[in-house]
Amino acid sequence: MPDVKHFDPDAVLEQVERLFWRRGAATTGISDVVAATGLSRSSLYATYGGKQDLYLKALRRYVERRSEPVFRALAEDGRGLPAIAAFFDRLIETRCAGEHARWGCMIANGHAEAATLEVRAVLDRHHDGLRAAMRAALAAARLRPGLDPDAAAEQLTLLAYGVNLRSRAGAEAAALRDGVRAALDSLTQRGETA
Amino acid sequence: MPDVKHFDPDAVLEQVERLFWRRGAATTGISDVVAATGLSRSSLYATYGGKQDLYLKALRRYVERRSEPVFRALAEDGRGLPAIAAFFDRLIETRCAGEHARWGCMIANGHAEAATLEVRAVLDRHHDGLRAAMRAALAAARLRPGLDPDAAAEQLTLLAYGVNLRSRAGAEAAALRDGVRAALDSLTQRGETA
DNA sequence: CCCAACTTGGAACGACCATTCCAGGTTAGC
DNA sequence: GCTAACCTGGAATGGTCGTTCCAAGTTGGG
Repeated sequence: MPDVKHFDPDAVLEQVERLFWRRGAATTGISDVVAATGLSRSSLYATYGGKQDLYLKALRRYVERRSEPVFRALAEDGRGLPAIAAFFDRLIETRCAGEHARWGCMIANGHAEAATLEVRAVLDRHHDGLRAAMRAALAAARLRPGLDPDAAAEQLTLLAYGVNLRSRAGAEAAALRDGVRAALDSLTQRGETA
Repeated sequence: MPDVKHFDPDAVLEQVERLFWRRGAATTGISDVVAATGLSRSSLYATYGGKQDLYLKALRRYVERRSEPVFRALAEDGRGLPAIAAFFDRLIETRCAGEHARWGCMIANGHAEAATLEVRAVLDRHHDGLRAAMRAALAAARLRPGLDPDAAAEQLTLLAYGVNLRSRAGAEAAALRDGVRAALDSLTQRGETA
């Protein structure tokens, strides 16, 4: 190997991911990426390809490193409804406070931009992953009779997208928690005891 | 009045609205607007101001002409839950088929783009309007005991954003209907009879 | 220690961006 | 029918976009 890269490709990709996550693909220029990473255009293009490739790689990294571990934890948590409640609690906290506050979800944001087929494939993979995790968590829950767990999994997944979107516009955490609580309470039939 | 406009400002604004709706603000150029409307740059800038003003006017038109009439119909429909079900049915049909299929909701899409304060004000106005309409419709419904109608209104509003987002990525209408049905069934306690 | 393979910074490129400007045309009031 | 006020098409502007290119630097194998 005559020369070796002077940077860590995945660490750089994480910075790029954060940039696209916060500001979106269309409004983020290569100049911004250069400024944020400190890399030169040559290294950027040689390592990741053009802007579209870069965005796609960042999007895939987001799903693999950020979303899917959470999905796994949700699916493997055997507590049932409390696991789903914890998922939403943590989601709302992440979206409204801390380092990534008001960034929303990179996948939810990606839905709004004109998407190539490759991007849409990542979006679908994310959706399927979350729905499957919800479905698994619901399997461990005591639900009210007559409730279709597949439909409920879809419902909760759509709800998560709504939470992600609204958090970006500055929605209050309390309001988001109210909406989630109403959904979760309704999955059981012991609503009146609350 | 020495000379008069050679076009209908609102009709043109509707075309602009459709353009921003479908493709987003960042990826739509003034050249696209010129091409779609047939107007010249001079008339465009003289009538509406720059691109940001144009987008804002189009966004406001969307809320006033498309969203809020539907909100009013929902709020004034006295049927209760069937009114909400009809709202979602029509929403899903509009988002998945017909002229605007796969365009999503211009407001939901707007959440994902970096937003100025003025844009965010429109987003909030839309959210408050839909939540209030949901709340009014819920007031006419027979809900299961113990359910907080304000929280349920927030829940259904967030759900609508999820439907809008996913429709843009090509989600099947049947899946969206399943998710909505699960939510609506859970608001009553007669789930087991379905 | 030398060269081939690779990397890097940074200049350069054409295309497109939002916006401005102006000359020429149109119209209401007098 | 003249003029002042307004409108319109389209060229022009300066800036920024994504991308390419190249000279200079670095490093492992022989």
